[in-house]
Amino acid sequence: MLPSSLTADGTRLRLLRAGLELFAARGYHGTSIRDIATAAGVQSATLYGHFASKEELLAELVVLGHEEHHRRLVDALMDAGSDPDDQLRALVSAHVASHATFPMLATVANAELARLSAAAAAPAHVLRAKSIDLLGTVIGRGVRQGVFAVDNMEITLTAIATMGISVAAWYPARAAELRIDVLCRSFGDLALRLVQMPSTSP
Amino acid sequence: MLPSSLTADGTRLRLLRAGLELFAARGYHGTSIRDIATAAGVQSATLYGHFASKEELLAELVVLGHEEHHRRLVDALMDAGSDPDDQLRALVSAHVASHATFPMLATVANAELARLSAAAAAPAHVLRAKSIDLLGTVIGRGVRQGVFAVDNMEITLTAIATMGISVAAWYPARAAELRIDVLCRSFGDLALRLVQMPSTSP
DNA sequence: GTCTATACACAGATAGAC
DNA sequence: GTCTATCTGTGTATAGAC
Repeated sequence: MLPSSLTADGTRLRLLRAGLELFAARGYHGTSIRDIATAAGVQSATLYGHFASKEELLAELVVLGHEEHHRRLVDALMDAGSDPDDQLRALVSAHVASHATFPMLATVANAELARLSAAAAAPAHVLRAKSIDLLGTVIGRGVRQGVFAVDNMEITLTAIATMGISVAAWYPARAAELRIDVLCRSFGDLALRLVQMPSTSP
Repeated sequence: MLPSSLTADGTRLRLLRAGLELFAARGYHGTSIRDIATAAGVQSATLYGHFASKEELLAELVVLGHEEHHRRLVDALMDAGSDPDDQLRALVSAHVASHATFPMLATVANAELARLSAAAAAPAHVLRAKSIDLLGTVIGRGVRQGVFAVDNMEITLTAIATMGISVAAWYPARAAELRIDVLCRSFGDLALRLVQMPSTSP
């Protein structure tokens, strides 16, 4: 539900978990401080012993989600070889796996980002830009090597990124039948279809 | 901003427009009755002369958005010929054009659907299922004719649908440089890449 | 750190005059 | 249809005891 990169324990962790679940289900403004506190098993005033405000609790979740996601992308790319196909597959797999593994965190990080002030949202926007840049770099390299062919880079990047984000919304209901590695392979196939040179196969 | 299929005028129309703008920007729970009334130039009590509740105003927008979208898909498919390529292009173009033309309505219809009660959301869910079915029918037919090849139909459908939905989020900022018909063509190309038989081109 | 108690603003919705 | 005025519940956040 929350990545192991999170260093929090006791009440603070329960508050983050409760906030995550409730924000994902009802949205930030649809969730009250009292809702979160009750779900965490404390009184509402206790929340302010751990977070300065409701917004700060959300900000922590949003930034954590973006950090975990970006870290996974970088790791995957580092583990991949130099082949553009492999690199794209690695990136898309990490992207999809991240959304399938932490669907609530991904939902909150994406959908409730707009509820943060500009200052609180800034770190997340930086990480988003870096993640998109990673994908653009891999595809651009494939294009220069002649193995990829892309008509509109911006639209292609958005398409690949968005495909993966949607996983957070529908995968949890399919988790019993569909393994994450199968899911990642399917999306890797789709992403390759989107960028590969049309008539390269002899 | 709102489709011409909407039959509303005067204060009622202004309330719908104000609700649409505010829900799109701040979300349903982030918008108050007073916000909407003020933006429409009336007092908050006046809203209840036109809608039974805040939720009913949202429901009207959500259903309208889904109706307009589905109608455009059906129209586009009816105008297309019998060629699977043309049919898919027509469907994806209508899908993308709908999101690029009414980005706020699409955003509210998608993002705030979850804020409606099950009863109020039901009509929208029916229309969503019908729209996905339309896409599945076209692609399934192409597969049976041997011009399309799809590994995982569910994932492919989701991918194509989601690609288009994201347009509502980013197209408004690009509207000055990127014409809608160019956008639709690009997404039609991408959708075809996702489903076409890999090595059909001689 | 967590509690009880509470301040104070604002939410959705209604009553009744015009 | 629209207004003014208001009811009542709930919102975020704080004060101060334990």
